[in-house]
This record gives sequence, C-alpha cells and structure tokens, in this order.
Amino acid sequence: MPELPEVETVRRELEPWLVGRTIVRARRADAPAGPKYHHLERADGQRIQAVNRRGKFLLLPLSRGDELVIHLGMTGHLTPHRPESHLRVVVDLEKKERLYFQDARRFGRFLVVRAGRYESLPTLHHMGPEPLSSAFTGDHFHHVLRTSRAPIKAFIMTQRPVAGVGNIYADEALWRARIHPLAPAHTVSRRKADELRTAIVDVLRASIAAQGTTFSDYRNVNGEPGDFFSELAAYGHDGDPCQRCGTKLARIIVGQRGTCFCPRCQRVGKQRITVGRADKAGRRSA
DNA sequence: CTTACATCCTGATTGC
DNA sequence: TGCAATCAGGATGTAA
Repeated sequence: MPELPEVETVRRELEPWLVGRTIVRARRADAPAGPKYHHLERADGQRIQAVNRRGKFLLLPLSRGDELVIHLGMTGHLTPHRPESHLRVVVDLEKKERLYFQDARRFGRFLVVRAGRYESLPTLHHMGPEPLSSAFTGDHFHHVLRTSRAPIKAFIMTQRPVAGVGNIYADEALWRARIHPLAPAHTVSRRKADELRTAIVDVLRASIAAQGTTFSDYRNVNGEPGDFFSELAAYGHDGDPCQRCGTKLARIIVGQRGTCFCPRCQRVGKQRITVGRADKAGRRSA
C-alpha cells in the first residue's frame, strides 16, 4: 500500500537517474491493453524533464508535451533490474538502461497523457492540496470537511480534502488527533480539523524521514525496506493496547477498508461510539 | 450533486 | 498435510 511517503521515497530515488534521459521505447509487457496502460508508445523519443509526485501518483513530464503517469497501486515496483515475474511495462532508455514496472496484483497504472490533462484519472483530476505544501491550510481543510457527511476516514481517502493519505496514514493521523474514523466529516470542529491537519503533516513527514513503511510488499527502488513500520501506533495494531491509554485497539470496516482505532481515545464529540456492526447511520431520504 | 458498494487481482493467511 | 476459501486494498464504475 504505497502512500505518499513511499511514493515520495521512490520519486527521490528515480529523480537523479531519470531526469534528462530519453525514452527510446516504452511498451506493455505482461499486461492487458486498456486505459491503465494507454498510449505508452507516445513516450518514444521523448526526454524525461522531471520526476514529480502528486499524492500517490508519479508524474513525469516529457519533452514533447506529454506526461508519463505512474501509480504503484498495491504492489507496483519500479526497478532498473528485470523482475522475475509480473513484468507489466518495459521502458528502454539510452545506453541500454531500462526501467521496469512490476505489479503482481495489477492495481497499478502506467500511461501517457497530454501534460496536465487528467480527465481520464478522476482522482488525480480532483485531488486536494499537497499535505506538505503551504496550500494545506487549516481554513481550507476545515472548509472542505464541512462539505461531506461521509465518515471522516472514508472522505480523507477520496484524496479530495488532501492528497496522498491512504489507509495506513489515515488510521495513524486519526489516532494521533483522537478522532473517531466514523465521525461524519462535517461534524469535525475547526479545532479538531486543525489537530488532524497537524497529525497528517507530522506523520507523513516522519514516515518520509524513515523512507516509508514496509510490510508485505513495498520496497523502494533499491530493494530496501522502509523503517516506519515500527512507529505505527494504530494501523495493524488491533488487539494491542493503545499507547496512550492502554485500551485494546478495535478493528472495524470504514469505507470498505480495515480500520484500527482506540475506542476510548477516539470519540465523536463527547460520546463514545460503539464498535462492531456496520454503521448505517445518516441514511436519510433525499 | 452526493454516498455506498462491487470490482479488479493474486500472494498470504486462515480454515477445514 | 493439503487444498480451498478468505483476506487485503486504491481507484473507479455504477447504482441509488
């Protein structure tokens, strides 16, 4: 589950290698034709001008006005060494160097669009501010949260309030800010929104400093694991005692994703929310 | 417009 | 032990 810190780690590794290089030929390998791998051949002959990141997407602007868009999905790896299996894309560079895209579960994407034209990628097209930029302000964050009645965790993971936060860091940030993952987004107070904004920034910064989180699949370009796993307080810790209060962390499903939180620390308003069954609240007729 | 949910895919884990 | 069923999850398409 590469999220912003993992993608940023990959970006930093790719940048010195790829910037200024010319793509001789980019082609699908063992991957079905379709929108996830659209227009790769258009990259042929274009020079890579930068290796940028937007949320969890890698964006490589090319010299003739196109842009290579890469999303690692769940299991995507970018590597200069030919993988032994699940090879989806091969990019031939000059001097016989190659960039390989391996992706066992095929949730990733690797395609070419006209620069800045993300209409075919709705999440990227409507993506919120970068969390580590000055655009991610408390005012804006609170304002956006007030527009949704969805559970705060589900809404954050849409990438609209802020870019790059997925399942792991959503759980971590909500735990740090002591906000219940099922709290309707619009009920989060300005003060709590600020705490959450700060928690998101802090946890992402700390994870980037550790080169991301590694467990089952993720490896950076050099094949090294990230070091942030041991610093996770919530994600994957259901059943363990809360580091703040000792209460056993609970696990529920929010937005179809496994969610770990402290039922004592993380509340909605003054009330503790009961854990367990699926939440059907807020289903008023329109 | 919004929110909910099925879907993709396959290695890892759990269950019998 | 061995095989089958279940789980995991980012983005997206579709339904309501």
